Amino acid sequence: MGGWCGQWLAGRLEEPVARYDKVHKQATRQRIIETAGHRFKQDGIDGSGIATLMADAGLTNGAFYAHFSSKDDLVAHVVADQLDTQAESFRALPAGRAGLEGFLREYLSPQHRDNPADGCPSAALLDEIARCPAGTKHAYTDGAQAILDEIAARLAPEDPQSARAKALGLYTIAVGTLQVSRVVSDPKVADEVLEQGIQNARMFLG
Amino acid sequence: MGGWCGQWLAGRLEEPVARYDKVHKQATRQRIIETAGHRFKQDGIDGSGIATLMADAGLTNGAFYAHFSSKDDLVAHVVADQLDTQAESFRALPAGRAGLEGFLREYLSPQHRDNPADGCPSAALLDEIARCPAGTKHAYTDGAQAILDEIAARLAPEDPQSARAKALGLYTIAVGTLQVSRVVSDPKVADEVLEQGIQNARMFLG
DNA sequence: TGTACATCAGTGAACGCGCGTTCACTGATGTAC
DNA sequence: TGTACATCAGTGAACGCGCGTTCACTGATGTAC
Repeated sequence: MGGWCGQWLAGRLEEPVARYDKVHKQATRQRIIETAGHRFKQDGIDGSGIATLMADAGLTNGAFYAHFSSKDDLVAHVVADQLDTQAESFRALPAGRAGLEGFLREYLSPQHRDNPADGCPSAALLDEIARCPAGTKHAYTDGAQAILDEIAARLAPEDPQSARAKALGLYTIAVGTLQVSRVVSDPKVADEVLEQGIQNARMFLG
Repeated sequence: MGGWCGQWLAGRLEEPVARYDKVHKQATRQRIIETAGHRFKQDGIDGSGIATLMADAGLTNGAFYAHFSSKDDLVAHVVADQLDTQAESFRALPAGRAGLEGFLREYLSPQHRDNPADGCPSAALLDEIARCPAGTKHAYTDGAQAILDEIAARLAPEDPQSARAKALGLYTIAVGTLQVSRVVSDPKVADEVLEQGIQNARMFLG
């Protein structure tokens, strides 16, 4: 019973020999997710077609469905990836309030305002995500929780309850301020919006 | 020289006899703008086609270009109208901080969260407006200024400078909080987000 | 080491559909006489 | 008061286009022998 022959057969049946490098397809898939993130944040989800997304990744439209079951499927994975990346960047911040102070200055900077493609997915896509299917909203919810945890840990590790509320205040005012500053036409006023946003957001650091 | 005959002729030439009620076309145009506001807030700007917008107003697609030069033209007018309406609703609020307290409770309510079509245009459309042409962004900027003036007047009429900054804080945190609560899947958590948003926003009333 | 070959990531043309926009037309309107 | 008519708000079919999706095919890959 058993023995090497049976194991060999089972192995052959369940997992045929990989012709391509094992990580090759995974890498392509991840590349699509990341370039789609940039494109979505720049042109919107509705504003980005499959053919454009695939060209961004150096591929043609036909290959798309070998990686994702639908555009909605891609969107959900992009949202998850974008928030994971943002959570990661919070983890890289210095501990305590100093880290959050630095985050604020970078987040509410003219550079971030003028480069949505490389910036915060919430500021660029939140209200479009609100109109997405449940799967995408769920991906956002999970990702946002992780980010709020990171912020809360830097605010008051000894009091998780109130730190969570303050973390939400800090995040929502940062997102709202950046969105408003991106819409304001007059560059001078837009700069003032950012400055006042930093002052206002500091209320949640104290 | 002149006399009634010349005046009569000029009048005839400049302004041919109106065959329809003078306000009829204006009323239709306003109806399109208002129903489009609802539709945009529900399905997004990119997500709302001309034929659907016109059907909402009880018309067919062909009539659209008798009222607007393009979809972008309509969007700019809708944004202006939506913010005018919001400014009007601020004007109807009781004077002083009490009015803003009432606004907050209504704005960050489950009812508002669950009915974007009847709600705040900023929360529903801000990041889509950021990707619109300059004319639309300009319309938003003008409308938002008027709203911030109304909020500031209720905060500290004697100190316009700092009141303006606080008004911006109140508005941005309200918008950001509502957007986040609309994306959170778990209804219980979404309710908590609203409650914490009210607490957080109160910091700008003090 | 060299060759025949099974695999499968990726290609590119095609599908039906809804988009924004155009236009020849219809028919309700109120006016002129 | 009744009728002929100029006006023009609104109709609805059509335009080219890009959308999301499908599919028969291609050709680079690494394996087996």
